[in-house]
Amino acid sequence: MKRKVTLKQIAKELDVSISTVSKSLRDSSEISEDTRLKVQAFAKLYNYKPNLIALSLKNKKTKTIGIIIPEIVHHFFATVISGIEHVANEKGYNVIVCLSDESFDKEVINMEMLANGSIDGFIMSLSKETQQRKDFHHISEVINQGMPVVMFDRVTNDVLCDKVIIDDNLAAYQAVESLINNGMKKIGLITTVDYVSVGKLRTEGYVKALLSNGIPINNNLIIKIEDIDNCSSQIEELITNNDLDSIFAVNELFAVTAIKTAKRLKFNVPEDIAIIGFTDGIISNYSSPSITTISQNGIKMGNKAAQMLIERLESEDEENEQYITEVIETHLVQRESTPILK
Amino acid sequence: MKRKVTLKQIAKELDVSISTVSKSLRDSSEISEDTRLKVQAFAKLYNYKPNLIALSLKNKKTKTIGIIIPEIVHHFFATVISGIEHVANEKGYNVIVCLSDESFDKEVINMEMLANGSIDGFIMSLSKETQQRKDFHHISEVINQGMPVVMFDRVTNDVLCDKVIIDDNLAAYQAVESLINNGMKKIGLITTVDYVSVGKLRTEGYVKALLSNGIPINNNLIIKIEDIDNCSSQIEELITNNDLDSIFAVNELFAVTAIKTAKRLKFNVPEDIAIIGFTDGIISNYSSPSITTISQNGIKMGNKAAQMLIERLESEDEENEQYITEVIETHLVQRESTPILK
DNA sequence: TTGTATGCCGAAAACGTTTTCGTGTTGAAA
DNA sequence: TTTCAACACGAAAACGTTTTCGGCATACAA
Repeated sequence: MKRKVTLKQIAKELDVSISTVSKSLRDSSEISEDTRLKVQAFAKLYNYKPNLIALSLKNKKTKTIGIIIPEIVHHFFATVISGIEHVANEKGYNVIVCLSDESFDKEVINMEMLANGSIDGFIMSLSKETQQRKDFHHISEVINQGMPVVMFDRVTNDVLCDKVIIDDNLAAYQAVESLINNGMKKIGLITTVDYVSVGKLRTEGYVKALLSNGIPINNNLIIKIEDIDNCSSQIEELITNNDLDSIFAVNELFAVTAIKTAKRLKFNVPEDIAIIGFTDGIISNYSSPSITTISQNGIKMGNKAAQMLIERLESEDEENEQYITEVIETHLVQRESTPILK
Repeated sequence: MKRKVTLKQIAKELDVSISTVSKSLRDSSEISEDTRLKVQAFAKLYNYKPNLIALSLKNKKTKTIGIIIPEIVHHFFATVISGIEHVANEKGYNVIVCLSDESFDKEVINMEMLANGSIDGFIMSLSKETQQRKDFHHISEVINQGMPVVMFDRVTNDVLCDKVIIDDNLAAYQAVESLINNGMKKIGLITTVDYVSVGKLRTEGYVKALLSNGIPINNNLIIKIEDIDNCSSQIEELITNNDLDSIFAVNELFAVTAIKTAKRLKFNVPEDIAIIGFTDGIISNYSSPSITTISQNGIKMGNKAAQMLIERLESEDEENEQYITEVIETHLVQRESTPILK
């Protein structure tokens, strides 16, 4: 077994000082060509690579980005990570991933852990529980210590930092309006409980679209789902008890469940009921019928978040308090669960 | 902005030595109760937390696991990460994720990067290109430096290390045999090119099942797909030109594409053609008809891999050369794309 | 011969810990 | 009064780097 070789060992072997070795390897002009080449040859032979932990300690930079997300077995979050990783990799950064499992406590513990030197900055999306409790002290604290944070998707106005989001409200508005423009009048909404920020925004978009088109809000057409695992019965009631011509679902899972339920109840999709989802993941693409949906480009969000973080990390003027909220554009992906929308 | 406080600063503030502060915080009996409490109170007030990078350097342990996988926007790999992360977290480890993008070079670069001190050990699954080139020097090198590696799913016999796999051959055998037992005779196979280790093994299982049931191999019924993005035409030919009663597909994407193609060609699934997939991901569950498939428990694989790695990291006798290959059990998940299998 | 510039290299500090060992003070026993 | 143990604390090394500064030759000019 060949343990990793250090500057000290090379120095000892060649009977020079550690400084000389270090300088030689960094092509310093202070060192004669003779010794420089000798050291470099030796280092190459023994495959010397500087210890990154030692460098991190010295430079007070780890070249590592911390990611904290609610879960990873989730197409959208996985695409965001992918987007972050690619930009990070390109710029010489690594990413360390922690999962909050939608738990406030885990989010706090993970942040505190990573904040103690392991990373240079955070990219994160809030856990449900954190959004519910509205307790963001752990994030403010980290920012206060001078560590930049970029939040994406599930963000909060209570923390000042860079953010990457989509315009959930607008996207929902446009989706619902396109249903209206195609003659739909009784549009059901399947959404989340209100404390989920994006769910709330999408709900608001739905409401706005109806009102600005002169359609009154009918609360019977709106269901808010807390537990995704047994939402089936609620959706069944929604479809059965109302003479819907279409449904807007605030995520993929709600949309596909709606389709399955509608089919089970002998409704044809899209002929009897048109369905629009949110988030363009695997399910939307492979469901039958495939789902017309609002695409939320996770890769782009990840790219942008990583760019913003790295830019802040490497900017000269540390204390730039100008925080930016970047809005990633969305668009409607036409598939089979709706008629062709004009 | 409150920068993180260090032992040195506390020492200076309280006019004691760094050693005293360190010992006080670690409840050393060397320190009088007076100073101990004083230091602890001060540290708590200023929210002192030891710098993990400094600890890593000192202890030569980072408490971090490196994960290298081909891609992350992939249900199976995401579940494995999830499985790893949970065990790691429980035992006080973090995970740092690198993507090879199926590229040999990226795999090598990422491994070399992480091997320079950033992590204590690897958990990895080989990139396609690496499997194709059969070049594993980067992995052997890392192992040779005393850094443990656990490989999962896409593994190789050319490297000696711990492994976590499923019995791809057996699982495929059982799936195909259950088709045969239910009266199927003309069973198509949609598989990958041979250098993908798991694809090859599953192909072998298919062949074995046919032969041991007295059915000759018909190469017209077997297609090997290189590029997943335009496999549609190959699959269409397979279905059109042969009077298949069933298809075994070695992954979800092939299975769902087969279903879509069959439906487009006006075959009923499962009445005209039964289809079995491999890997129990999102698609299998939400496709219509949902897909009967072999479940490959990614969470369990991740759990096991993390356990094995951490055990090796924390075992006393460093040089235990007894490598283990753990086989995770699979089972057939009955859904709608086949008749009910006996 | 003296002074000075230049080329080459090493010592040491610094990053933030932990830990070993040494040292000074106190109190009590001899 | 002397001796010694116990107690409380500090100095310093170590982990592996990079970088500043200082020093010692040698060579060259005055």
